[in-house]
Amino acid sequence: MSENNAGNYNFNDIEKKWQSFWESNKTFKTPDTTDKPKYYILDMFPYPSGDGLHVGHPEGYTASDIVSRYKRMQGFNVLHPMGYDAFGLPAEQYAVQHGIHPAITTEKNISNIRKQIKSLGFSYDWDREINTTQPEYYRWTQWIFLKLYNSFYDAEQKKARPIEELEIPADLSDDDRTKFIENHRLAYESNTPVNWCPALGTVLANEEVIGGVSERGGHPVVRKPMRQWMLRITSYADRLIDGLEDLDWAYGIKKLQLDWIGKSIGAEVDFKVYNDPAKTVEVLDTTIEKTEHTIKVFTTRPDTLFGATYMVLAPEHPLVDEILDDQQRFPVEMYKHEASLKSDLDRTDLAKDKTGVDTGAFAINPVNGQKIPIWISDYVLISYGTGAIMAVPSHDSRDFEFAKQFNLPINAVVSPTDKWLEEQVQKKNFDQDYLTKNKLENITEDAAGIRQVYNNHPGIFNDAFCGLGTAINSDKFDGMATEDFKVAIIAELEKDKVGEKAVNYKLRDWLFSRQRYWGEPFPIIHHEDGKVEAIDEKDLPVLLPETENFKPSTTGESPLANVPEWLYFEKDGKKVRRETNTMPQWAGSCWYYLRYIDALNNQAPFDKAKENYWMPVDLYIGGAEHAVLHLLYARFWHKVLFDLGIVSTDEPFQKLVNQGMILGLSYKDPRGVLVANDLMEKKGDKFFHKETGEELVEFTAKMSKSLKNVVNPDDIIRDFGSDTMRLYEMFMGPLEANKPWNMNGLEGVHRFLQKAWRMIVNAETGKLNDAVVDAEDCAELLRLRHKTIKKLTHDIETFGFNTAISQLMIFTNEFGKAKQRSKAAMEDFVLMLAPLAPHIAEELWAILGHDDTLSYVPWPKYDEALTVDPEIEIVVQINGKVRDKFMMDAGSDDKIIEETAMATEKIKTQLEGKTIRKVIVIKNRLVNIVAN
RNA sequence: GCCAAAGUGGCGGAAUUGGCAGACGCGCGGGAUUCAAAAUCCCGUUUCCUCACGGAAGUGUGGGUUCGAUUCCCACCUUUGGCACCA
Repeated sequence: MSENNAGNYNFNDIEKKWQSFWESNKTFKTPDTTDKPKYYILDMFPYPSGDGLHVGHPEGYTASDIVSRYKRMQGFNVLHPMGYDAFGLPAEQYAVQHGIHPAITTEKNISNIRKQIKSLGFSYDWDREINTTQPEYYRWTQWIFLKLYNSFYDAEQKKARPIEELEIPADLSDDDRTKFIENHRLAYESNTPVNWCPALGTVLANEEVIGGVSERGGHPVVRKPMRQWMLRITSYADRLIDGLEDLDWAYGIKKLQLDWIGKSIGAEVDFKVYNDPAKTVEVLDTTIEKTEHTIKVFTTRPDTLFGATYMVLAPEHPLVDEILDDQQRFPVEMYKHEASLKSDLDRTDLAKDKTGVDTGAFAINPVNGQKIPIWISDYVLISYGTGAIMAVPSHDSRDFEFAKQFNLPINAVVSPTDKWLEEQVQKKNFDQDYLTKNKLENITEDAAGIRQVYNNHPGIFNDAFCGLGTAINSDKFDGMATEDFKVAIIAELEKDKVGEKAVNYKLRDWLFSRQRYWGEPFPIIHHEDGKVEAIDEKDLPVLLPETENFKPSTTGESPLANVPEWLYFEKDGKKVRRETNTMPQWAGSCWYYLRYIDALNNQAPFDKAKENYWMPVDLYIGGAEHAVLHLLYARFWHKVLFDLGIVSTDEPFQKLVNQGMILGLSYKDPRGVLVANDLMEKKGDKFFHKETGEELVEFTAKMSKSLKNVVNPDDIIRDFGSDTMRLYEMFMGPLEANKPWNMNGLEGVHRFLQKAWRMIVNAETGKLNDAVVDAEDCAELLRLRHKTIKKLTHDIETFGFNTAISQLMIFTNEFGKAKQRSKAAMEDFVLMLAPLAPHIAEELWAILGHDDTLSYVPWPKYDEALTVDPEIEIVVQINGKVRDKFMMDAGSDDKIIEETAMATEKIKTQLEGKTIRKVIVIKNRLVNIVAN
């Protein structure tokens, strides 16, 4: 700033001044009792990483802050808190490498990130700040775990109930009784195979494994059976689906959750295994029983049962060893061994060609008595459904591929739609090998003919028909539509007791334990006789022990197993051992929004009356990357707490808005290899590799350390101020859209703030600008003022911050030009600017002569009548093309508009020699003359 | 492969229910101010044809509905994000 302009916009001083004003006056402290209506605005709290915030974080925080400040001015009691999701792997890995306790690293990172957040001037109530790693907080995370542990899901009432209310069959032994109870708890121990990540030294939830490698770090993951804690989220699958309906969330996010839960409705069908040493009979009476085994399959297409020509079991299926034919024992064992060595990655991505082995055993198709072979293949997953399928190669693409690979029979039972058949013919999608093999080379290609051939040879194409159609080759069901057939066959199966309606979910129970130090310890102890016991609520928290060794223990347990004085203690005269697993990072974030309501309570997680007042969260803003994990887990916990009467709402987050990602500019070479930004050299408007000299292509990519395209907000705040930073992030585009970060528009919003400053302040004196007077504005300016209030009100309500800012720019451009401007208009302007750029607004408010903060001054009101233009430009079109324009009083009669339009010289000339066919008049907009 | 979102000037983006495409900002060009510069202010800026007046084309591509389509319908292409043998 130059010295002779003492009154210039000095953002540094202004921002410091007002941040300390807000802090020392506790301007944003939120009372829990007031007669104002409440509004709860929540941000997804950050993980305090060592790198601090990047420019993506403040985007969501700015948006929520704008709404918070706006709602306060609208007279709401606004709860707007902030905290830190501070347990997690990075601090622990840092501890392993540098020997510094995670608590120390975490505290250091938090104070850095807190400073960054405060420097943006967000209106949080800092007295409610929380940190998931503090015992005062995780005490209650453990408390909620005990609630889960001590509850079961009542399938009839469709809700969780205390475990004491579980009805236990009377005739059980003590052991079976315990087992029965364990099998119903919402938190339970399990020994099933889990995703073990050797590099991280811990297990991971399914959701944390992407394509066979860990989501964090990309390390290989293997399947390994281990004792783990699970949460019975699958019990809530239907509730989690149903609850979505009334939520004000983007459709895409709801869809992601629906897909993740993956509900499918179909039938379970029993296939009897047929052991026939003679191997002679091809078709059997269905009543024949030459078997002790039954294979249960799940299918969504019971209508295709007549087309089941073989079965497939997952290699891990327990019946494989029981049923297999001795002659096939060797290849089957080989295959099982190979499959067990394959990682998930190999089993999915790389397995383009299907593999499998015949067990030599047969099953009987329950609907037609046909004897069908049983194979094993890793395209059938042990973890979904029953781990076994009936294969209908004609109408399932996976079975189709497998059948072609191994020459298994393919029988059509659904006659395809005309459209599909035509498409196949048109694409010439014929399988030539199949045609040759079946002597069908001279196949006719007309539609009716092809259907005939298809119905007997569904293998003629390269694809299976998987859609809905009409039943064929299905005995008495022939001619039925797929949907009706499904209903009819399920009834039939149920009548014959060989199957029933069934529902399956992709969602699995939530693997809830990790072998780490830096997480919440489980409030669980193990007795020497193997009995498990929960620690009493009143003895919480179970504190993390002090240690200097953060490496995983040699037993595969967490580092907690290395602290014997913590691990063992005596209870009722018996030596007991603590649970060494810790909870995953998601635990703390599953209920933090409830703790904000009563952050300092040391008697309960929160006060019930306060919870009742504040919940649900009215607006939740955060990144779409948490669409499934965090949001699904938190909803699950919330529903359990609701069932137990601990919270008052069934769903926690009423409205959800996902801000888009801010992407970094990145570069790749001609081979598509990514090049870090510090190796890029710009010459003119082209980009080159500094070392190889190759030309590079610019594109946008997620910000990441390795690409060196991370932008830190601190630099921008230093050079332009946080008001500019806030405004710029909002001006870049719609909140929900992904957008690349580039500094192009930064200058523009900064200039806008300077203009706004000069509109009100005399830049030489720093006092009120002489042009600001106590007088009425002219009609045009008055109209602009009311239009601006109207637009700002609408745009903030609908998160259109970019257009809100552009309207304020228009306001500044116009009022800045005027020789005189009313003080009242300036005050309205400042109040409207306040949510977006609060520091400069507070300063301008003071210069306009007010003593106190504007944070609670009522939002300006507009008069609808004053937003309407008295004269409106009418467009005249001929055949839809604009030919002329003229001014007209607003609300003029259609007749007069039409006459005026026809009378103008231009239109008269244009219409010469043409016949008018039709004239369309749209009030206040246009006249369209159709003529030729 | 499947699902979701999105394709508009040199760039970010704007356009109530179908009704003047390109608001606002960046950049660029010209001018004013200045000893000069920065800053500021004013004018212009979709493309093509034309000295100009004016005209033509134009919202990913191709069709369709309509007096009129960035907006609605069908097919396709591209980008981003998610899922990925879930029977």
